Amino acid sequence: MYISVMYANELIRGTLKSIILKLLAEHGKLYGYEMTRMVRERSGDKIQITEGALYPMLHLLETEGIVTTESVEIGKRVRKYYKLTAAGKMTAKKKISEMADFLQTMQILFDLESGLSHG
Amino acid sequence: MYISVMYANELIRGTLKSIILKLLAEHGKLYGYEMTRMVRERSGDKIQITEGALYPMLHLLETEGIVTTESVEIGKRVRKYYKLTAAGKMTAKKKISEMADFLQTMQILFDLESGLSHG
DNA sequence: ATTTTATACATAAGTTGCATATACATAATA
DNA sequence: TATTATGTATATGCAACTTATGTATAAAAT
Repeated sequence: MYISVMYANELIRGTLKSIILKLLAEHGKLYGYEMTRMVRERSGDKIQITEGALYPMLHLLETEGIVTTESVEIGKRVRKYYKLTAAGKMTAKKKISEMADFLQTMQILFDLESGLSHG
Repeated sequence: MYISVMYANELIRGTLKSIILKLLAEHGKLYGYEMTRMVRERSGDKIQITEGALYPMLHLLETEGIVTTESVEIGKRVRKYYKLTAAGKMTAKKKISEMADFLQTMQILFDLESGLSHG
């Protein structure tokens, strides 16, 4: 599952696109499987992206012109690398700041304000 | 719309149940319309709960035994107050701490850590 | 040697949690 | 007298997932 052990499934719904864009904005170039590893590790095993969610989303991002792909043969296997287009970088920026804003609003609703401000 | 002006709809999906439980845990007794006002105000107009989302969810919570209701006539109109049952209080506690944990994980993924710790 | 696990991508079918629209009704405000 | 606010309720439909399945190579464990 895209959501793992820790959270009720509903909570994660809607965050996938933003997570992918954040990873690509940070690392420049990543392949799908690599993204799942990164999210899993950085979330302390709390979030596990499923392939059923990931690959359709990556294909969508490509058709939307947000990412471009490059296939690389590793031995006899193929890795498909994704990176942001120029337009994709702007989309990523918007999505990331939208997420920051959303998280802050949620923290207010749940009395978890930290005094942290996001520009 | 449950989600308003500010956020892409996907982001809020999944948070409604937790928001309701948090409000009830805080205030003890609330009616539906009142909840929508509170969320709207506390989110700085960024989140607006829709009736189409709210009432079915409240009914569900009632059939699940998480809340009980009390109808009060205000003039000729009826207000339906909701409050947590004993079981509901435990559910609320779990959901609230799940949300805190989720928000923290998201902050890590998006490099927004604040040093805030949630017990 | 052979089974299991990890790596790597992909798609189809079904479910859930909402948005959108609509309905009904009272009370206050312009 | 028209609009806005208050107040609850249901139905239809869609999007973003979950679950399941398929294909294939490579490494590790038994």
